[in-house]
Amino acid sequence: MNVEQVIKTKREIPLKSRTVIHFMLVNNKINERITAVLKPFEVSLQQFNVLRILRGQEGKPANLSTLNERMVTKMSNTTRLVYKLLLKGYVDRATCPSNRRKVEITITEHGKNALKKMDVAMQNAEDDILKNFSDEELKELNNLFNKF
Amino acid sequence: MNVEQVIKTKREIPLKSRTVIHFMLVNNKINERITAVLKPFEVSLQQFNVLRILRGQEGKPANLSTLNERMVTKMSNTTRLVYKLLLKGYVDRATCPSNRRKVEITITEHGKNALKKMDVAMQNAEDDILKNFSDEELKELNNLFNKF
DNA sequence: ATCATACATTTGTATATACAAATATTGTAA
DNA sequence: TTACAATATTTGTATATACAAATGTATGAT
Repeated sequence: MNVEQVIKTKREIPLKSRTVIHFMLVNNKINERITAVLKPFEVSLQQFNVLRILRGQEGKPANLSTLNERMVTKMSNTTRLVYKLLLKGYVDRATCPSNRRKVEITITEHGKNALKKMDVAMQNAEDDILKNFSDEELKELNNLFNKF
Repeated sequence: MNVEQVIKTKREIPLKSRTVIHFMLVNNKINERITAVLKPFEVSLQQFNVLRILRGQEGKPANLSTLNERMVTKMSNTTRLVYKLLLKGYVDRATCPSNRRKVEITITEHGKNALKKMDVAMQNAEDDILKNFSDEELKELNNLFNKF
């Protein structure tokens, strides 16, 4: 992927600007791929993340602020996100008996089953996205990401 | 930035998944920063990109499909995006005389002036985002990005 | 000239996201 | 106990984005 070619400019782009643009182009590519993978399951990437967090709870319910904390991308509207998952039958919701301000969210069996299928699809996508990288290069990339 | 710490998991994440998640975390950070920079100008990143493309045209008008081609992130709705810029007085719009299907978009003086200020702010943000990178590391990062 | 097709943009609709304000509940200090 | 602040969630509103269908215009074949 050549940056100058993709954005169709003849000018030379300063290294830092080029890096940021390059980053965004890669981001688009990854997003497109992942959105496509999740599309058949009718969940967004955010919803997928929430399902993964809930599974990680191993039965223990999570409330909305916990979910929000652990989400890769924070977004102010966990209520509505969880509501979408509720409509699909992927999660259950109940007010916390000890503190009625909180709501307890748990993943349902139906949600777990769907998530298993999503995992397979997602892993294929990850393998494909990163197919040109050696393990060494992946580590190098992770190290560089640490500098951000 | 430690991935496991940010998403608060004790599990070890497979290298490929970790890379994708790490990428997204960096993406959030960059996006937040850039959104904040553009906020005072009341333009989105996309709108900023369109303004830059128009300036690159050096007076020559661009039509919507050209803009769409050159945008870093493609989005199906260039009409409305340009309309927002029109409302702010940053661009002019006219139907192409030789082919009335097309519309010709040009950046206004007001748009150019605003863009100059945005450029300064954006460059500061880029410098800050990449402050921990040496030139060598930036080149390395760009090389790795080529593998996506 | 007429028709079908391709092209360029616009519009409608649904969903996603960001941000602020509103609501409900709890804990605490006077 | 009342009043106040802190916490947790919900709701309202505006904007962004994705996708499909509709509109208007041009082109080429017959």
